Amino acid sequence: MTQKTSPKALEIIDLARLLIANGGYNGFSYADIAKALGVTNASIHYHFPAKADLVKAVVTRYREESRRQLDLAAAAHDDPVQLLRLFIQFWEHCLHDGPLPFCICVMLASELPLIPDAVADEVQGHFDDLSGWLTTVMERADARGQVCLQAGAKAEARMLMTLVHGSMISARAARDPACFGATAWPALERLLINAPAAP
Amino acid sequence: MTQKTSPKALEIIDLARLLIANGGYNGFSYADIAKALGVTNASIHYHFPAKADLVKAVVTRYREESRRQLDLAAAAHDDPVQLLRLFIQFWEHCLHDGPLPFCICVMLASELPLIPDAVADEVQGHFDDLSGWLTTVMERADARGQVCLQAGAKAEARMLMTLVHGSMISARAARDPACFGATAWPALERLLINAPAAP
DNA sequence: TTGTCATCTTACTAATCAGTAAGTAAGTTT
DNA sequence: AAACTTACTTACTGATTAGTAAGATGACAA
Repeated sequence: MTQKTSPKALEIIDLARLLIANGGYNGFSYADIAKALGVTNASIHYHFPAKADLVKAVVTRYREESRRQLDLAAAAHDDPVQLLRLFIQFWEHCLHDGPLPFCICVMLASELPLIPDAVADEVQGHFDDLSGWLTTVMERADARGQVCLQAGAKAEARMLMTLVHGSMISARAARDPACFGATAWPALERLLINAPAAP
Repeated sequence: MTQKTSPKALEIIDLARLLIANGGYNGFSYADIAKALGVTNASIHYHFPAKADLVKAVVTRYREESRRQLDLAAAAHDDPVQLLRLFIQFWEHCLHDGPLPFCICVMLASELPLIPDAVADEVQGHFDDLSGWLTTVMERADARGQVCLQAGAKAEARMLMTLVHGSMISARAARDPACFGATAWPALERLLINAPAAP
């Protein structure tokens, strides 16, 4: 049986997720969390003995949530192209208003040489999850003749994921969230064969 | 007159560049540099009073070198498609063997919310430099009828830059430099109209 | 009521962080 | 030869880092 995560531990995880999104593994400290949550440094160490434990828990939870949301979306929408649109829309919304202004796995992947192994494995796992999901969506769209997968479903899925991640970086560099859509949307449109305007 | 950078300062800059490429702004310390270079902590502070000064110098030098190399390449090669190939080849080589295993501006851009303003401006400047260079190359290729720029030269240039940056992240996440080429090359090939095999 | 457990606090440690003050040695200029 | 500059060093500071030991609090169960 997996240990049920206590409410306080969840609060810590959620805040740590935000701090990681903003500045990465070495960009936050236990003291930052303690101050924001009104608890002591040692209380966080009670829930997560070492920093690597905390960050691993953050990424594990992030992966679980991602998989759940992707599966829910896939179940709710029949049109695979619509799923791809939702994926980009999701991040477009996040960068503008969302509670998570960046993908923590993109953040941690760039710092990977300095990241504890256990965390690095989770980060790598998320990239596999996501590109796997995109691949099946691409295949479904291809079967319907909605897209032109010049390099094959798998490669095109990885390219779209990669471009979305790169677009987050570009938007940050420009300090303008609108830059995200400026590269992400054309990348999707290029795949579509007879794109009927979205409703 | 701009102050000539001393040899020792250059040594410090070059090492700091590598450390930033591996772990970003908060992923290295003055002590790391001091130990590796056999000097004292205070000696680095003599050349660069604050950490922000050092990192700004690193990025400024990085931009200068980038511009120089891009301009040299553009002068040496008449074929714009060949220039795009060289650009991807350059990073493919870097990720495998090079002395700089990652673009420091991608690294710093992801951490941007925690980066000093003076550094952030330089990072943003590099992205503008690079996408500007790619735009002119795209325009030249378009004028020769070598590429299909569905979204326009500027947007396609930004997309290629973004995809190359994202490919660096993917390669890190997978801990396999070969992942870089797996997404970067098909992205370029898709732009080409009648791609004669490269020599 | 007594014990146990989860959850926290106080009070700390040793290490590391960026940054400074003051001095020194070698070379250059005047 | 005196003054100045460059390039450091030694020796430090105060803040912050992750992490620990020991104890307090309260809930719940036997």
